[in-house]
Amino acid sequence: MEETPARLAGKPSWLLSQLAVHAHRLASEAFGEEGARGYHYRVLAALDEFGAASQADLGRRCNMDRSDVVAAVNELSEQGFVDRAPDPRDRRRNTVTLTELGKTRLCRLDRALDGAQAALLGPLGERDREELTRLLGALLAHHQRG
Amino acid sequence: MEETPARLAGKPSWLLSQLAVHAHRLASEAFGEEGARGYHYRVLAALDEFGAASQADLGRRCNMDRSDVVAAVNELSEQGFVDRAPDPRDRRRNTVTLTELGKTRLCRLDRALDGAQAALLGPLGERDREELTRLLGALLAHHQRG
DNA sequence: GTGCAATGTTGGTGACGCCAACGTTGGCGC
DNA sequence: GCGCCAACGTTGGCGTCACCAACATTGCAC
Repeated sequence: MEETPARLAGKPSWLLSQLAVHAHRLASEAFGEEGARGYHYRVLAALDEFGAASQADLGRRCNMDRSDVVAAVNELSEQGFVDRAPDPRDRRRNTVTLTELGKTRLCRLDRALDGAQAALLGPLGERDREELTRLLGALLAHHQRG
Repeated sequence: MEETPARLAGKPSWLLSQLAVHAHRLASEAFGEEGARGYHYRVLAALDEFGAASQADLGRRCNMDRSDVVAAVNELSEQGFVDRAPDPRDRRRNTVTLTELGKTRLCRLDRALDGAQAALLGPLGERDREELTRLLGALLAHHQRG
């Protein structure tokens, strides 16, 4: 009465999409307690790792459209987690900077996300986790080239 | 200038989500040539494998909300791929049936999707593909229980 | 027969990914 | 210098997928 069609259950794209749904749900629940979304975390993480950047750079690094970066930076700056200032050396650009408040925010989101990762990988042993990460990483790298 | 933050690149949930984006894009392109969506394929596949069913059953089997089943069946029946008729034995239900036209439709979508699968798995060898499918399947099964 | 559960339907929300258009600004060839 | 093209930020919109609340109808158990 509730069995999934074999046409779907056997296809990697189905497994991938459905598992991504669970991953997204777990991450959303973790972020939701903080009132954040995935886009916010991406931007904060990129700023923390690479320092201040233009919105276009953020978009390229985080795999986000320029217009979505605008919205995310709007929300983050309203809450004081980032600063947005025109770049004096290139007046087309904005320089987005991570604030101290933003750093603590990122740490909180990191902890929340760690819990979600653990829940996602569930019963998998250490070797299986590494194997899965390796396979997914190889495939993703392939698709980001071509 | 375009490197992904390590905070993201190392997390299975990131790999999973981003790869699911590629999978969805490949499948959408394949379906798009036929003017179909993922929801359509799911419904057709379930009908083909388990025979006529109520919309609620379709939703449970395909992991779809009841309201989304309504929309999908609307579109599929407008195109003549399924029939929707009230169930005489339970007047709350509709019986959704796959038509002959729907069967050929499903075959076409299947072929299109096969190409997408091949493109998705790209450079992976046979053993890696099996391993990936095994790991994803195990995780998905785990999350569908709890 | 009354209360409860299931069903189909409508309408709406949100996250994510993506695209087109516009005005501003930089950089390059000429 | 001038003209052209590329890049940038911004606005507004769209499509897919997932999900929720409400409602009326119907079946079933008590």
